[in-house]
Amino acid sequence: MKVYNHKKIEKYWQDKWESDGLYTPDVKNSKKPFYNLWMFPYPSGEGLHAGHAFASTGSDIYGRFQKMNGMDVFQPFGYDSFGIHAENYAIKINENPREVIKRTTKNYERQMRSLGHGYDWSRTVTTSDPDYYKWTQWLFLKMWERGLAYKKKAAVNFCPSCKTVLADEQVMTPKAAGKDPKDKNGKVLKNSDDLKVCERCGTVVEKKNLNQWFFKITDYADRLLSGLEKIDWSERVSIAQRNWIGKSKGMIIKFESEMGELEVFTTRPDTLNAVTFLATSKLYKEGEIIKEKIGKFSGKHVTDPLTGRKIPIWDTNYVAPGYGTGIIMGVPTHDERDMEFATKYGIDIVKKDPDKKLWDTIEKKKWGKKHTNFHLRDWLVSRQRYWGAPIPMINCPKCGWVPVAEADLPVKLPEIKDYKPEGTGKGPLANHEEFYKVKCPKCGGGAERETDVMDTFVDSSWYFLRYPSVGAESSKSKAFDPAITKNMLPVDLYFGGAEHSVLHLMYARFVNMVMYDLGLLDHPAQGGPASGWDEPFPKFFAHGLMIKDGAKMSKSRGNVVNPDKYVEKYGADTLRLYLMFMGPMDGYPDFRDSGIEGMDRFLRRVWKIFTGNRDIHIKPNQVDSPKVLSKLHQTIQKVTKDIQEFKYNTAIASLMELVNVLYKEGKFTNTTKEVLVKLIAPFAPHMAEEIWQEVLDQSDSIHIQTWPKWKEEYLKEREAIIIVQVNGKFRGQFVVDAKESTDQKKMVSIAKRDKKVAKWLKGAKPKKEIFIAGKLVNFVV
RNA sequence: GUCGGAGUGGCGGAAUGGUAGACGCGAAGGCCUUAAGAGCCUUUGUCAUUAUAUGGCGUGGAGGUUCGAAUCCUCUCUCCGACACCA
Repeated sequence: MKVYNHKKIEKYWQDKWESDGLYTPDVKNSKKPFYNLWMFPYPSGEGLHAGHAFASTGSDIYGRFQKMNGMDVFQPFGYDSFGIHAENYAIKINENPREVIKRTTKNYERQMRSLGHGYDWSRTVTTSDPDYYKWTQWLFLKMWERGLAYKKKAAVNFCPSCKTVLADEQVMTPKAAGKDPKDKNGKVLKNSDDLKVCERCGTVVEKKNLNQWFFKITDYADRLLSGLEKIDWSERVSIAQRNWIGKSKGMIIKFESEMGELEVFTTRPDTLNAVTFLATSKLYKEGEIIKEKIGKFSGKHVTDPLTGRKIPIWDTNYVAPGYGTGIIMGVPTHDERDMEFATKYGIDIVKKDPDKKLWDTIEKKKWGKKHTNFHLRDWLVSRQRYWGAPIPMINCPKCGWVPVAEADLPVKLPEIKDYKPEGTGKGPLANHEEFYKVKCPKCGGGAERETDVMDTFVDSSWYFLRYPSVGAESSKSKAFDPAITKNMLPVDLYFGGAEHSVLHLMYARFVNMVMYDLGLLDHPAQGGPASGWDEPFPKFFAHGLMIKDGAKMSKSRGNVVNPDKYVEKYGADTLRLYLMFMGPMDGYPDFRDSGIEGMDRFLRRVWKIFTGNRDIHIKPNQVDSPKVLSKLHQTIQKVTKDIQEFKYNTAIASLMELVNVLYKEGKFTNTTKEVLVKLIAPFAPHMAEEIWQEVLDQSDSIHIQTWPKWKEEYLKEREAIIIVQVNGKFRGQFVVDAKESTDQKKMVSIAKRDKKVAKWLKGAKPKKEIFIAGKLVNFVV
């Protein structure tokens, strides 16, 4: 028997696949393109961990399955290498981010290659390359052109440790961030859901009034919401997006007061008849957690439009200034919070049933008008940091903000030594005159560049558009080639973590919609089919998260599992199989060393089927025993369906069952062996290839063979097991020829003859007989 | 607080109205071997008993629907996730 040497064999096939261009499809002319995308990672210093391998393998299996189903699978890989995460790491080890990225991406590539994924290594993307960020800057210019980019002073989240502003979406509870909360001096605080911390470092954020660049994502709120209906996404992710957009239909009602008109947003105009006070956000303190509602009578009143009564205005701490109009109508009888407040301060409580007609009345009498409010805020994209794409805008004292000409892109990020953030409200580039002192492109006078850089999420908001065009001639003059894009996009399957539910996935959809509106995608205005798409990810699967010892893997916890050691010891195939077998793809499997041995054992058993061994007695005169034949077809069906539903764990289990049957029966054909190796190919690509080409002596790669099809006629076993129940309790079973098993009369009479069953029937005539063809007889007595 | 998801052997997990625990890990026994390892073959939810068998119990808990419920319904407990005084 040949010994399977995974170290040599895996490397051999990885190199061969690449030199044969097996995973490099013709993106321009492909007739059956399948864009299989896994969210690109940011290259961290620790390298790839088992959680990455878990997710990427899940994506790879699906891609390989599609390939065997005749699709031209395009599966790219790249690096989200710009931004705060990469930069923070570089600062920590006191190196320039540029140098760190060179090293970490190289390490990622080595690790990724070792897992044997079907990536197209000729088309990778690194967001910190000028080649790439030139187009990120171009994207900014497009936003500006469309009036979707603007700068304004706003109260924004500021991380005192990262010394930069953050988007709303990057601020979360310590638990959600997976970090221990810290104050601005780095002192660890008691963990509490009441704290709002920086996603990256866990430091409690502050609010600062700063002049910042925003993208007007709110213009797209309704489309981002309605678009969710037409895409096939994991339910929990759609729900998270829906909540984040937070559409509320209501009215803005005007109240007359001594100080003029006050506007109030409410979703319940039908409760206007029970309003007893107005509450403002005057005492609200940003960032402070409200433990108790506090209020102070303002001394002022408004007039209730309905009754003409004077009702008091209270300044309170429980109304958020950023939502609606920042003033609410207090309706104690229909809102628990208002009730609590009214009770505490002895404010009137009026009991009146809600009146639907009020919607009309208010509008007719012009007391107010219908208004839809969103939770979604504009996307804050500027960062006072070094490691990002410079914002391509120039501020001229005469002309105001002027965009950099497209021909002058990229605005290169200069190599500087003092790249650490200072927290002055300006980025490190603001210390470099040679960078920011420029001439105004419009009037030629002295002007200054913007010195902030863009948020990482801008980089990652369009990378999927770039991938297929990488290497194309046109990629030098365009962000993405129109013909290639038309052929390859939208993404057929997007595979990624649920933690990106509201961040990346919302931004990417938004940017894609803007590109669509610009006519840059497959848009009717371009002469393309009317099937223009503005959703980039019609199908998205949210995979779970691998944990270790009950917690998310993180360097600070010291529970990061490096896949290298398992690839070294067992090989990539065994590791892949193990990662997939641990549980369902959308679950939270806990990595353990025990268990991987079982996968190693399984693969060795598979190997022995093909290379012969005294452990398996393959009988001569090869035919498939009936048992083998039905099991084989059941397995084809099960594996096919399970892969389609990302239930890889049960797919692998059924492959094991098949192998167990083959060992037991020892009677099967070469055709059966070929089917087995094809079914295993997506999970264990190296061994499958070795068996296919070296043992079975086939000339083409197994990964471009046709996926096996099951035949209905073989699915059924020749014999059927009929279960006999008395009053729904299992009392016996018998085996009959499958053909007879649907004959109710016959089955009932056999069942009655069963000794054990007869005992339970006690000779009495059953009240009722229930018969499920081919499965079960149940007597009710 | 609101919205989601989940609770099944020693462990990871199967089963979405029809034999609960597939498959794997772990454990026990046997074969092989000078030996060890590997491999192969059994057994493995739990309790009772007259023990290769028979029966009871058993999917967080309590009810219900049904001939039949892990699965459907009602209430309840616990854990996890998202959002959060969103008006």
